[in-house]
Amino acid sequence: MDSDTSRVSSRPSSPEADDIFLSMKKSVGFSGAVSSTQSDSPPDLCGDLRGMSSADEDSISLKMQYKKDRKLLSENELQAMRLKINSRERKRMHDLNIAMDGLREVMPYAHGPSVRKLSKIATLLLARNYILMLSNSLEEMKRLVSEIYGGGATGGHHAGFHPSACGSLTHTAGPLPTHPAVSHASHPVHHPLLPPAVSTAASLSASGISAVASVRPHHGLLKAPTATAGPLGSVPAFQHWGAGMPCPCSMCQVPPPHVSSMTTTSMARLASDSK
DNA sequence: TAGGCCATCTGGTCCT
DNA sequence: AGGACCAGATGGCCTA
Repeated sequence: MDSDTSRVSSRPSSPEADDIFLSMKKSVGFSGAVSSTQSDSPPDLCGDLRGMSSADEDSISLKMQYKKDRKLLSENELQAMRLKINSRERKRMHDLNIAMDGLREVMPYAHGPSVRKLSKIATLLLARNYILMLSNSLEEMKRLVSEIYGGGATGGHHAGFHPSACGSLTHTAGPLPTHPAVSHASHPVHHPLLPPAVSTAASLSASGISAVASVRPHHGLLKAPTATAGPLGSVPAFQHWGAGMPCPCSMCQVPPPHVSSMTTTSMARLASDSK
């Protein structure tokens, strides 16, 4: 939300576009927003009729007739409807942008007024990889905990390690390694910008980071992320736990192994496309 | 100046 | 029928 104000503020997010719409229709004929493909379909009724030949006017009137027959609306009614639809669409896109900002806020990248906002595509890719990274980290932590507390025996799962594990790590909002900057100290983790399959410690410098960072390599938006509390910091606590009962906590709900469809090649392609 | 990113308009389609 | 969703087109702003 506050990660970038310069770029957002440079463009009015919610201009009185309906006024623009109206003024454009009055003066220019509003031909700008009509695409070439759209011109094949029944055109809008806002076309400027000035300077048209009679044939053009006939064509327009036919198309208008088509549209009127179709909707049985007057031009004013159609115009009002169009404004209403436009307004709805703007609101929808604004809501989408708000959600995108909310996603940016919880993403591990450098926030701040001096840092350029992540693009939408970068936000989505980063979010995806972040989720995969967290899932992998969770799985790895689970494995480590099971090693420490008795080899992960099937029957003695909870009786063996769970109380302390869950109590100290997940369920009481313990310091889960929600971010590479935090968790690097204990074990290699997957960088959120990387596809987990390639984001081992050995390959961190090889491909992934540079590939994704090159989406916008010159703005510093993907610089070393800050070690802020991640979304897992608010994992609710669970009472533990009846023998033989499956635990619903996040520690125990191991996500199925992901097969990342976003490979390094695709990420690199994205990067190259964005160049 | 080219390219990236974005907001907006618009028509079509699907859903309720 | 109306609203939500989607994709294409267009033009503006910004940066390298």
